[in-house]
Amino acid sequence: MQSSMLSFLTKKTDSTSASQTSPKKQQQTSTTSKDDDKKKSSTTNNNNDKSSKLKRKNRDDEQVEEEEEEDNDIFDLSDDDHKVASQVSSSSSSNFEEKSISPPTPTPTKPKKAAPKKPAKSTTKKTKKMEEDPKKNNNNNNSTIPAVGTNNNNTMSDSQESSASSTPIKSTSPIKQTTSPTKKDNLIPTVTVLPTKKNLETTTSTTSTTSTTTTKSNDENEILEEEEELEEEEDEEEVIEEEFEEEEENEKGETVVLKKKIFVKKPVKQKSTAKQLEQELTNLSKYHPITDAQWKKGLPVPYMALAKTFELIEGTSRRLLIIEHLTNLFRSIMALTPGDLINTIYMSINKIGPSYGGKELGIGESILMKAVAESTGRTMEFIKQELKTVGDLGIIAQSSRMTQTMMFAPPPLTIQGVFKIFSQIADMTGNSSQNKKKDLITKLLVSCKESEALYIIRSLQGKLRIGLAERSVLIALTRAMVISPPALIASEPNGKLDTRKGKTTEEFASVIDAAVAKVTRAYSQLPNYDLLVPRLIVADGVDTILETCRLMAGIPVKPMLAQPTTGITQVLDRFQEMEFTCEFKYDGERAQIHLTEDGKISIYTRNLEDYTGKYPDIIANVKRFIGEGVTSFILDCEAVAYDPTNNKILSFQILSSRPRKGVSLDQIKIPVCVFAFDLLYLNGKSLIDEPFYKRREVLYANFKETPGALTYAKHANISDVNDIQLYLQEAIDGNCEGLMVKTLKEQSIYEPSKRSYNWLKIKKDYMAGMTDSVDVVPIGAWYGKGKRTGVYGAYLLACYDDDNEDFQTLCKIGTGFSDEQLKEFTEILAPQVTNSCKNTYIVSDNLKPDVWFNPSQVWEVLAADLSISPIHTAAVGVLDPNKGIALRFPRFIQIRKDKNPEDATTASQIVDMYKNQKINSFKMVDEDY
DNA sequence: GCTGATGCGTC
DNA sequence: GTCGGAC
DNA sequence: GTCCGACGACGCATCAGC
Repeated sequence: MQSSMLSFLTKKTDSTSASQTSPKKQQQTSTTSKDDDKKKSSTTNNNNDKSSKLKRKNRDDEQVEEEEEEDNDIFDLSDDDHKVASQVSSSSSSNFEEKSISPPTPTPTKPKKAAPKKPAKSTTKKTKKMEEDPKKNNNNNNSTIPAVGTNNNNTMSDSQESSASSTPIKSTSPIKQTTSPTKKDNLIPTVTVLPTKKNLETTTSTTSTTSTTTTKSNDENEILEEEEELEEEEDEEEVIEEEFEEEEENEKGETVVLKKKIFVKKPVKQKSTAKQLEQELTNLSKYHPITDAQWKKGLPVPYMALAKTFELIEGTSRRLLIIEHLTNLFRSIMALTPGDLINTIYMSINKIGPSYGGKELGIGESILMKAVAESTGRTMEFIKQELKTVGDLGIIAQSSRMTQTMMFAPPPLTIQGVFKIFSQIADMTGNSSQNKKKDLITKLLVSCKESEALYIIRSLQGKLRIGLAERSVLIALTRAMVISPPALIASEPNGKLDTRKGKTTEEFASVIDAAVAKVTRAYSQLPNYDLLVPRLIVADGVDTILETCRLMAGIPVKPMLAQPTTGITQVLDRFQEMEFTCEFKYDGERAQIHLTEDGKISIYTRNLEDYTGKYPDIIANVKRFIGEGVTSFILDCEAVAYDPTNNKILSFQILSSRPRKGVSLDQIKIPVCVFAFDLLYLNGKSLIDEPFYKRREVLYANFKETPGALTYAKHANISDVNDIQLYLQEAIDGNCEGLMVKTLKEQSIYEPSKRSYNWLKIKKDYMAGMTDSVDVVPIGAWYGKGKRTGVYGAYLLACYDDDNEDFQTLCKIGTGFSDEQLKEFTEILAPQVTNSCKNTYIVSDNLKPDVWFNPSQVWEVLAADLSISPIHTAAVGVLDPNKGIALRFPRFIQIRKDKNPEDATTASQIVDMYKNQKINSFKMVDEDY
């Protein structure tokens, strides 16, 4: 069976198809590479791949419409509505305050998040605008919270500059650029690009750093901004401020004046010494959950309390401080308003329910921009422009809030209220639902004070971006439970509510560590806060959590993941002295298949989404592949597109073209075979505490390999470097991505809570010399967001078609750059900025970079595979009349200073590389995979 | 009803 | 998915 | 080693807009 065999050497290359083999280039990180011979002939092979198609987005202009609408009564919410997601059999649910948990029933609830984007209709009413934006203010709350940090968030602007020189080409391009002469001292060159339909002019002026400016537009408000000064010593922030006005004509011919001021600030998080850190932690430990809280017992937790906590968290990068700030908030909530705890947890991790509930916000950047525009009285145009320099819609929302007084000041937002609105948004569907969502958000924003708008917008975007994610939230929750346990709150409501007193730091640390281990483990088995929290908040909740939150079929488990590895020696290094096994890594979709005692089958993805409806074929196959006596199980496997007649594994791109919802058996065109590699639960018993070799034995004993339905992941228990190298090649020849390496005995428990990445993966593109890289030309770029604000965050890359002498798009790239390179490249490329797409650039209409460049550089880029692309244009028409070729998982390796743009990898070389991917060839694969 | 834009999930 | 940065 | 957040290609699902 295995037919193809390998040619491998350490280096690789096999070129099945002929195109050419050639020297490979690339070397990974080490910069040494550079032989010049890399050059053009870089084709080589890849193995697997996928093909597919797609689409893109683009942004354009729009305007705001103005109108008002109905009002809802949304803002008074007070109920919380979580539903329970699944049934849990367990019993201990407690009640905490009255609401909350309800008993289980089998289906999941909902979760979700948001995303951006979307345009609106607009009526032509263009408003004139003006504006300015303030920076943020940091506030520290006067409040009770001791110590702390700082805050600052903010922004910056971008850079670039004008290159007046270039020749504009297409008139269609909306973007114009202007030069901004002034830059402040040390700054990055900035360019402001303003889109306008017609012409505009801009003037720039600079002002001092701390100033307040007000501008007004013709019909509107004024805003003022406050400044903060920064005092941090370590590195001071650079602040650049720039103001300019521009005029533009709108469709109606009215002139619109835009005045803007931009501050470019490099945010500097508080950097403290170990001693300062300790001091801050000490201060934080003095926090009293009741007297230091910002609200009174029994009242709903104000959203402001959360926003303040987020500010504190965002102000530091110290994980210990981040956790402590959140811990203190949780302690207050437990003492004062325990019913709000779950909502607060969800807000902290930016979800609206468990993943497997399937709830989504359906909100994107465009709806959010419209909502921000409406709530602040600005045009969409302005918001878009601002986004390019500020890099954070939340900051725009906060800094440009309408100051105009309202007849009735809206009541303060509560966490419950905000959560409920998110939930309503997620539930909206159907005709004009987007408009309704936008209106809801607009109303919400109008009620915001201070930083509330910032965090609400970011929540709706699905990215809080404050350095806090689920792992830290779990730790904070555990700490809160241990420091101020519910029992203590009940018995000594007027006490210190702090179990740390009287214990040494070390003693307390060991208590916490043990508790965190339990809670995180419980959560990975029962990843649902609606179920976990009630079990935690009772007396001895933490101690008994592993008994009350058991693994059970029907509820997804956090899956074990794998860490990338740069070579076989690294594997040996990490697993030295331990027995391990190598498994093929199949290129499909992770599938966790559950069968409950009542016969119900469900399938979850790697992120715990419920994909049961996508795989009726797998469900139908279950009875074929389970052994006798199997009544319930949780099987961990990979679902792979499979051609049963030829016993051939199909590409991921083919798999992903299957419909995803409500699929019926008879409409399935692309069969799927399951490649099983682990078993977590069988017939009512958890296996996750068993070592891997045992779990595998049980798997083999209870599940039968069934052609086209279930196959065991191919594996070999080998440990010799050469054997592994051979096996890797075999996996690649078998259309797999590479190998997974797992310990068999020691440290082989299925325990994602401890180490999510306890498995290792080896892919050929991780290993120097095994995959060819490509040399391509940056022809455009997008402004970065978040921590990339102020530099380009992504570039558009093109290969060279030497027949037509033009540049064809191959992919975008946004990873592999160091912070320094990001900065360097935006500076270096500034002089190459041109007004519009050059006519030698073949680019899809759906791909519109914020700026275009003259071809000037060549970058070496690495990728795992090539795919047929619906938007990229490399070699369009060669393999498909309307589609080009793109790179899968592209990342930047280094600049090729020795090459000119015309020396870039050619379109025909790209075609050869695509053809060399085995999975695209027609050769048959043996059936023993 | 159709199409394109865009959200949201997979990798 | 990949990657770099901070811890 | 761990955690977090920048960013990639794709393709179905959904909804606005015609």
